[in-house]
Amino acid sequence: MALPSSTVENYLKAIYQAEMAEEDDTRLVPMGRLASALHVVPGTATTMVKTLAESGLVRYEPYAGVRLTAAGQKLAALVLRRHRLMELFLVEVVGMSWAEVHDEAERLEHAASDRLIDRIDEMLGRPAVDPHGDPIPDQDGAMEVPRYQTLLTCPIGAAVVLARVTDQDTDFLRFLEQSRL
Amino acid sequence: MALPSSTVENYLKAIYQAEMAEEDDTRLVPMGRLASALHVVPGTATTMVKTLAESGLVRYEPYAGVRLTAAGQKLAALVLRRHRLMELFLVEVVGMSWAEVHDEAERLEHAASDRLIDRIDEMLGRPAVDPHGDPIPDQDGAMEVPRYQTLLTCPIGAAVVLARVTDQDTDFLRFLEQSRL
DNA sequence: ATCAAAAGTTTGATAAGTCAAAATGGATTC
DNA sequence: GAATCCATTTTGACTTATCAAACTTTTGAT
Repeated sequence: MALPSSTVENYLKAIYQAEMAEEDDTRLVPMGRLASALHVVPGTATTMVKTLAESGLVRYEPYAGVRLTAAGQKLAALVLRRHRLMELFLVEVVGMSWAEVHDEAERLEHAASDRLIDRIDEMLGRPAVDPHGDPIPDQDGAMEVPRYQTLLTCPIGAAVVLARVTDQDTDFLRFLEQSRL
Repeated sequence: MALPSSTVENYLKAIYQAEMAEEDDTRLVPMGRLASALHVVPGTATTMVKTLAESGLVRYEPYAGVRLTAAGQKLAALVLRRHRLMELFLVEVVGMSWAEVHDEAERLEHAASDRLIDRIDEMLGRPAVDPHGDPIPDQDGAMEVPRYQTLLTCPIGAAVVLARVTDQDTDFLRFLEQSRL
């Protein structure tokens, strides 16, 4: 197996994140969700997922959905690791804003070598979470999943510490920044 | 015209560098040279160069060779700028070795945004040359070309200041490093 | 239980890059 | 000036990733 194309990496990452977002660990990710996360039409997602299944990276059940195998999970976690370390690096070292690093990291994560990622990891002191508060998987693809409450479950007016921001939308991040949250 | 694919960027950069390497400014870059610089078969280079010519980035003369138009030159210089700033950044800020940054920059140059490149440029103090001593084009694609002697023209045993290393081969760079040159 | 709507899949086409190998142009050499 | 050789171009095929649109399954509503 050659190294995965950045397209494959993106599919794995999207499935991984869709799985994370679910409460129920047993549910498969439906094609529609995956397709819209990747901004492709559903037919494209179906085709691609079938080839991922042939490579043993996902288990695919027609009309039901898709889920990562152990191999796929590991690869996806390593992509996410690259993404989050890169984001943190861009904020902490390069001095870019929290709002703009997501898109940048989205591209750089596919181009950076393991060597570079490890240097970055070292420079940052082997951090456990990225600037959004999301956990960073280790070199083996293992990830600590801390449990936070969501804002929706907090009493109105209660004092909260904002630990993690799930939304990836650039405008929303910019809003948070301007509100100094 | 959409943004050029990284393939297009690589062709332009290769033509640019082949033109630089020539003494004679009037000569066209032959397809064979271009093809081997890019590790593709000659037929592939011919095909690609014809489409570059249609986009107005190069002038192509069948059986004679290719040369950049003004538009192509500017684009190529900006790619080279990204490459060289990235290399310098990886050495100076990230602490990677001179020998290993070339391949890394070769990939990152296509993924980095103008925003990021400008931040890097700023962090490095708007440098004029990269770690190999090669000049770095400015944001408009203009480049100062300093004149150095080559080692071959120096008297044997004469004391020299090594200002620029043209060879991009990883092993050769490693040799220089180990010899502390 | 049926039937319409929603979700998913298939099929056929397209675009970008690439290679292998056949065909051609140009240069060199006798 | 013909024969040969090398560089170049052409042709046909292949791979990856995508979309549009036709088709099929599943689900939900009555």
